[in-house]
Amino acid sequence: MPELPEVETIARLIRPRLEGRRIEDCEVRWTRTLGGLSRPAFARAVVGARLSRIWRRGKYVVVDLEHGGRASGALVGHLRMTGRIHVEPTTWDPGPYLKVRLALDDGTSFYFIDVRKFARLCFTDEPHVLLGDLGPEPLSDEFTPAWLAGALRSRTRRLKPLLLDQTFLAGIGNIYADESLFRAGLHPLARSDRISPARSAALCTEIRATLGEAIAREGSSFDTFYRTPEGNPGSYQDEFKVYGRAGKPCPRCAAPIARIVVGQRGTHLCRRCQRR
DNA sequence: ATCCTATCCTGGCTGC
DNA sequence: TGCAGCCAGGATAGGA
Repeated sequence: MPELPEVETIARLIRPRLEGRRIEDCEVRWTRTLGGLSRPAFARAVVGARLSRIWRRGKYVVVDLEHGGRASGALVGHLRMTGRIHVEPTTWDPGPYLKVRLALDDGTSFYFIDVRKFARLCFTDEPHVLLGDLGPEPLSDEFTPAWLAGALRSRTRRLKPLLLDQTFLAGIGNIYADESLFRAGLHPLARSDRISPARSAALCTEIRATLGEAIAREGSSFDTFYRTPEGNPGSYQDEFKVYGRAGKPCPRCAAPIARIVVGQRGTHLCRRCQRR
């Protein structure tokens, strides 16, 4: 699923192809993808706009827009589980799952594709409001051992649902939560307020390391869904220590990896290396 | 405050 | 082989 490393990869790869381009036309095949805006209202907002900057916040891809050199809102995309973004010649066939296409002024189009219908591409006047509830960026200077220790202490939640809560920390999903908790030697069901400062510092370090390594590998593609905008799979799935490895040996102690359900999410852990 | 469940979707898997 | 039924997953809303 596209989590922070996948979305970062997508943003990096589409940035050079999109920055400075102008939207000449748009095609909307599934209105709900727009997140509430009607097709005409969406078209009015985006057609004629210049794409000034492409960036990422949590699991969101953000495209800042300008009209006549003046900031005029942004496109904020969320791929949920199966969304994809491509930038290809306008003659390219996106297949049956195209939801929105933005025709650009250089003969290419921005394709927003989703096998399911959960992904969203929203226009907003104020992206910072839409993104305002997100927690800190795990790869920013804000995310320090001291911050994490305090944040964990101020809650009484179990670690895994807390890491998945985007208002707590932005960008972590099921895969990187399981991998980070394993690497830090923490049990997904451990209560956040009972984590020692040393463990919490380890969690901070391992979250940063896991996400950084995954970005270096262009994310994880363990199923047929995630592909980079170039159509290539990432390769971080080859580095998974616990995710999707139920029954296989723990890379640290060789005990079989367990799969449990936490907050309705499949959760992978080593019962020997990750104590409650 | 936190947890639990349902909802949204559909390809792919399991089991008969 | 065909088909029904279940499952995964992120975010969100409503209820306990």
